[in-house]
Amino acid sequence: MTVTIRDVARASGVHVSTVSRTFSAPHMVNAATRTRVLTVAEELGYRPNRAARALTTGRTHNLGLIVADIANPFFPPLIKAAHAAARQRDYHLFVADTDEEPAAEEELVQAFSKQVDGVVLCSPRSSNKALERLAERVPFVVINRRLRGAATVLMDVGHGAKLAVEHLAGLGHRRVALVSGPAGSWTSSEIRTAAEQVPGVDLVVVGPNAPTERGGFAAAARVRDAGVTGVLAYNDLVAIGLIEGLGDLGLSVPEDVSVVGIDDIVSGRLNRPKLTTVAMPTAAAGRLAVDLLIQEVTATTTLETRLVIRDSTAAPR
Amino acid sequence: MTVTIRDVARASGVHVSTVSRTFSAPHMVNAATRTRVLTVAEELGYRPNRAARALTTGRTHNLGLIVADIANPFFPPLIKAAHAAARQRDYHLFVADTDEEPAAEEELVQAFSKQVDGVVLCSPRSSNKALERLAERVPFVVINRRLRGAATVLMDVGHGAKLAVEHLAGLGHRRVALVSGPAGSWTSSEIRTAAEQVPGVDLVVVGPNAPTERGGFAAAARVRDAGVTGVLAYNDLVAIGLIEGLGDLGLSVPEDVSVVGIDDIVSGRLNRPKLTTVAMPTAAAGRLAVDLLIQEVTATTTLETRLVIRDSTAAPR
DNA sequence: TTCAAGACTGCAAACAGTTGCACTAAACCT
DNA sequence: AGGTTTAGTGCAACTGTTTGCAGTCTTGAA
Repeated sequence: MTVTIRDVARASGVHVSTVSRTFSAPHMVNAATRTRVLTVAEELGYRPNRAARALTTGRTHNLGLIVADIANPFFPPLIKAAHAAARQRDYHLFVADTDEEPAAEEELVQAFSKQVDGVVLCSPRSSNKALERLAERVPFVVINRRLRGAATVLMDVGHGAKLAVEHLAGLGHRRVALVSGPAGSWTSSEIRTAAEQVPGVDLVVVGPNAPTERGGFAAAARVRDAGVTGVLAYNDLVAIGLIEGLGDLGLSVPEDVSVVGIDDIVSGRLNRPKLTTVAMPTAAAGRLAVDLLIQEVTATTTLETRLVIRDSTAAPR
Repeated sequence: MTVTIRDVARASGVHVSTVSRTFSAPHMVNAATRTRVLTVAEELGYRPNRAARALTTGRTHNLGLIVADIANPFFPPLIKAAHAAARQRDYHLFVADTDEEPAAEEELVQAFSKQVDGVVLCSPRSSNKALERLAERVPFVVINRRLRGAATVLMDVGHGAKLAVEHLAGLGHRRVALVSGPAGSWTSSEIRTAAEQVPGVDLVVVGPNAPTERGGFAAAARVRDAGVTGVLAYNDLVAIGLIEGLGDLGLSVPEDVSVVGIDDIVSGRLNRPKLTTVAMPTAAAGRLAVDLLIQEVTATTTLETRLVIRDSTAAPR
C-alpha cells in the first residue's frame, strides 16, 4: 500500500539505485531519466522513507529539543525559533518536557539518541558528569549552562542584571532586594554575582523562591520587611507575583517600590504596570542552537541581553 | 561504535532473534537467557534502534503535533499535555508550527507521514478536501474543527460564548459587541452563532480582526463607536489589547465597558483588571487527542468549557 | 518406553533505502 | 585508429530489527 522506491523503479524502467540517486544525488543522473523518474514518483505519490534512509546513512534529519516546562512562557518563543530554523534546513523537531525533573533529562536524551542527529538542552540541571556521559551518545548543544567541551549558547543574563541594578541606582535607589529563584541554577548565580558588583547599592538577597508567580507573591512580605526601595526579581513571573503581593500589603509599584523582572515574557508587557525587565534573546538562542547542531560546530556563544524600561520602575519617594 | 543487537547476541552467546525477542516479546524467551541478555545489553549500553524497528513493524512510536503558532499562549498547555500523554505510552512527539499559513499544514503532514503513527492537527485551516487527501496518508485527529470521518476533539466554545453573553445580560448589559477573530475559522463561527442566540441582547459584530493583542487594540475605536456597554472578544489576547486601547481612549474596564475574553491564558489572570473569560480545556484536549491517536479510535468528543468570572465585567453604569 | 506437546531457540527473509564497484557507451585526445 | 577519460546506470551488499518457520530438547502422559 505504501509506495516504495522499487515501485517507482519498476514504473519508470530503471533500477532502484537510479531512483535513489535522483533524490539524494540528482547530479549523478541523466537529466532526461531524472525528470522521468520524478514525474513517475509524483504520479505515484512517492516520498522517501526517512527512517529507512537513516538506517544506511546514519543521519535521521531529526533534532531533539528538551526544555524544563513547555508551558513556562519563557520557552515557547525559543521552541518556535528552533523549529523554524530546523524546518528551514529540512529537519524535524522532537520537543520534550522534563517537567522540571532533572532525572528526566538523561532519560529523554537516551530515548532520543538513536532517532536524532543531535539534541538541544535548555538550562539542564543534570550534573556535569551525567552530561558528559550523554555527550558520548549523541551530539548536543546546551543553552544557558556553561559546559566545557560542549557547544554552548549563553544569554548574558549577568550583564542584564547589572544593567538592571544600575538602572535602579541611577534612579536613586540605594538598597535593593534580589528576589532569587531556585538554588543552584546557572542563571541564578550569574544574576547574583553580577548584581553584587554594582557600586553604591546595598544588595539584600531574598530567597530562594519558586520561579513562579506564586513564588513572587509569597516573597512580598519579606521584601517589605527588608526595607528596600527597589527589587530585581529572578524572572518576570516572580516579578508579577511580587507586584501583586506588594499590592495586597498596601504597597504600590512603582510609587512605593520599583520592580524589574528578567526574561521579557509577553505577560510582563501586558501587566499593569508594564514591567521593566531584562530582555532575553530566546528566539535567537533557539535558532542559533539548532544551527550549531546542524553544522556540527562546537563553539560557545554569548548572546547580548538588554534592559527594557517600562512602567514598574521610578525614582524612590 | 553504536552497539547493535548483534553485538549483544555475540556477547551473550545467543542468536540475534533471541535478543530481539527479549525486548519485544519477553515471554517467549527462557527466564535465564532473558536475564543474561538483559545484563549484557545493560553493560554494553544497548538500546534498540527505533527507526530500524519501524522498518519492519511499520510502527514508529512517534506522533506529530501541528499547531498554528507555538508562541501563541493558547497552545503551550496543549502541547505540554499532549507530550505528557505520549511520553506515558512511550511515544515521542514531533511538534511543528505552521506560522498561521494554511499551506504549511499539508506540507508538514506530508513530511511527517512516513515518520509517525499519527498526527494531531490543531484548528486546521485547510479545506475539507485537502484534509481528506491527507487522511489517506496518515491517521490523524483534529482539534477544534468539525470533520466527518476523522477523529475529532472539540471544545464547546459555543456554549462558553453563550455563557459569557448571558453573564453580561445578567449584569444588565443590553447591547454587546462581538470583537471577532479572523474570518472563516470554525471557532469564530461557533462563537458567533451561539452569541446571537442569547435573548435580550443586541449583538453587534466588530471585525474581522487579527487574533492578537494588536488586533484588539486596533478595534478599540470601533467598539467605542458601536455604543455598547459589554464586549465578548475572540480570545484573551484580543481582549487584553482591547482593554488597553479603550484605556487610551479614556474608557476604563469594567466601569465604562465590560470585557470578556476566551481561552483563559495565564496573561489574562495576570492582567489588570483580571480578565473574565471562557476557560478552554486545552490540556484535556491535548491529552485526549493523543490517546485517541494511539488507540486508533475515531470518535468525536466535545469537551466542556466554563466561564471564569473575574474583574473585567460589572454592571453597566 | 514411546509419542505428542510444549518451550526455546536458530535460520533467513523481509523492511526501504544507500553506496562502492563494475560495466557500457559515448566523447575526447593525439 | 587506438587509447583514455567521463557520464550514466546496474548489481549487490549493507544498515538494525522483526518474525514465520523449522528444528531441538524437555516433559508429561499413556
